[in-house]
Amino acid sequence: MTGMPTSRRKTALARPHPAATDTAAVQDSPWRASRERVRDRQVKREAVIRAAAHAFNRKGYHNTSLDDIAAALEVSKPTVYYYVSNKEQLLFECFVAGIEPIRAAVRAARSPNVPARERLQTVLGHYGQAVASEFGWCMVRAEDQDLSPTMSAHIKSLKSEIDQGIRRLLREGMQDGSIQPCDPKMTAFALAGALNWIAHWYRENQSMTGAQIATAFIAIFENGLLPRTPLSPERAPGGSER
Amino acid sequence: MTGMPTSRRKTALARPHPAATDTAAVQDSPWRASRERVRDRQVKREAVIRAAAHAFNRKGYHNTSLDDIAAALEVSKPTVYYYVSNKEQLLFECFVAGIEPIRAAVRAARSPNVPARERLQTVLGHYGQAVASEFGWCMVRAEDQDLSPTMSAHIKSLKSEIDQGIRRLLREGMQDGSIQPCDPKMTAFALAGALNWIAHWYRENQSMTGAQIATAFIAIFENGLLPRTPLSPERAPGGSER
DNA sequence: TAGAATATCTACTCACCAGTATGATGCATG
DNA sequence: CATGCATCATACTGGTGAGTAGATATTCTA
Repeated sequence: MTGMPTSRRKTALARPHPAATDTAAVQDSPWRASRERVRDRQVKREAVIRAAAHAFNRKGYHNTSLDDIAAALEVSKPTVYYYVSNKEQLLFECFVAGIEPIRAAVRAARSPNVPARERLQTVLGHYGQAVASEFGWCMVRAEDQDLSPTMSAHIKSLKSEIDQGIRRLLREGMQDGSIQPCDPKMTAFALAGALNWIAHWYRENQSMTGAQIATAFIAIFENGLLPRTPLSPERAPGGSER
Repeated sequence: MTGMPTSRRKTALARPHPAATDTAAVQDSPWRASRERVRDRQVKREAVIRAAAHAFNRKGYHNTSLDDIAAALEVSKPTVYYYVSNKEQLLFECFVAGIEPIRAAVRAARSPNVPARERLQTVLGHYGQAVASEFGWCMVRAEDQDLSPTMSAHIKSLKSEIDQGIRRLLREGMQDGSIQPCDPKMTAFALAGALNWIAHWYRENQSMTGAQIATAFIAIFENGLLPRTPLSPERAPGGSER
C-alpha cells in the first residue's frame, strides 16, 4: 500500500515491451514437427539460432531471455543450452550467419577483368540483402559492449575484412577510372553506414526487397546529389545485379 | 567443484566488460566541486544526464546500472533518482539533448532565398556534429524496444520531423535545380543512415571533428561515385558551412 | 530559532534471468 | 533385453540491478 496511484508495477517498468504475442512461436521448429525425437543436431541447432535472431530482432538482445527463445521453440531452456553454450555465443552465431554472405561477396569481387565499380555494385547489393535478412539486425547491432574480448575481437576482424575490401574496390575503381576520386576510408564508412542503417527501418513484408533497396542506394551513391551535366544519357553502364 | 576447467565465473559471462577504470568519474560534477550542498537543481540534473550519456556511450544502456552513474558522480543511487524518475527517462533526456540541435537546424532551413542544396548542407553539417557529440550515441541508439510505448512514440515523432525536413529539402532542391532528381525517401534514408552510423565508429580525440566528417560525407554524397565529366571545374559552388 | 522544504544517505525489497544439478526418457546396438 | 548414449525436462542457485522506505542532514523562512 504505497499510496501514490502512479504506475507502480516494477515489472512493467523493467520490461517496457510486454508485447502482445510474446511467445510468438517460430514458424518451423524441428521439435513441433513431430513429437518423437528427431536426431539431427545440426538442423535443431540452426533452428535455435534462427529463433534467437527472430527474438533479438523484435525485442533486442538484452530484452530477450533464453526462456523466451526456448518458449518460441516450445522446448525448455536446458534444451537450448544443449545446442549452444551461452547467450553470447547465440548472438555471435547470428552475427556470423548475417555477415558470411557479405564476406563471400567481397572475396568473389577480386576478379580484375571487370571494372571495379561494377564489382563494388555487386558487393553492395549483397551487403544490402544481408542487412535486410533475418540476421541483419544481429549483424549490425552485435555490440562490442555485450561481448567478451575474444568474441569482440573476432567480430571486429570480420567487419574489418569487409571494410578493407570495400576500400580496395574504391581504390581500384579510381585507378581504372570507373570511380570518381574520393577518400576511400570516408567513402567506405558512408556506404557501410547507409547500408547498415537499413536494419533499423526495414521490416519484412515491406514494399521493397533488400536487393531493391540496395539497388536504389547504389544509384544514389553513384549519381550524387549534384546535378549532372545532361550529356551522359546512360548513367549506370553496368547491369545491376539481379 | 564442477569439474570442467572451461570458463565458469558466472559474473564474467554476465558482464563481459568489466572495463579497467569502470567508475571513471566525470570531469565536472557539481557535487565534487564543493562539499557543501549547492542549491541548483537544474545544474545537477544536467550533470546527471551528462554522466548517463557518458556511461551509455562507453558501456551501452543495458550494461550501465544507475549505481554506475551515481558512482561516476560520487553520489548514491537515490540521489540520482531525486533528479530523474527512472532509467528510461534518463535515456530519453539524452536522446532529446542529442537531437535538439538537429531539429533547430531543420527549422532554420526554411528560408527559401537560398538554394535548397546549400540549406541541406547546413542541416547535414549540424546533423553530423550532433551524432559525433557526447549525446550522439544515445540519440542514435535509443531503441524502441527499451522504451515505453509513450516514450517510443515521442521519439519516433521527433525523428520523423527531421526525416520529413530532409525529404522536403531534397524535393525543393529538385525543383530549384540544385539537386539531381532522385527518390527523396530513399535518399533521406541513405543520408541519415550514413550520418547516424558515425556514432558507431567515431570516438573523440580522433583526427577529425564531427563537422569535418560531415563535410566529407556531404562531398561524397554530392559528387557521387560515378566520374563526372571533367568540364565543371567547380564541383561544389556553395560554400561549405563553417 | 522552530519548523518547513530541500537534498542526500543507508539499507533494503523483489523480480528477473543466466546458467546448472540432477534425473528421466527414448533410441540404437550388441 | 541390457547397456550406453543422446536428448530433454523440472527445479533449482546465485547474482544483479531497478526502484523504494525511511532516516538524516542542511538550508531557507517566518
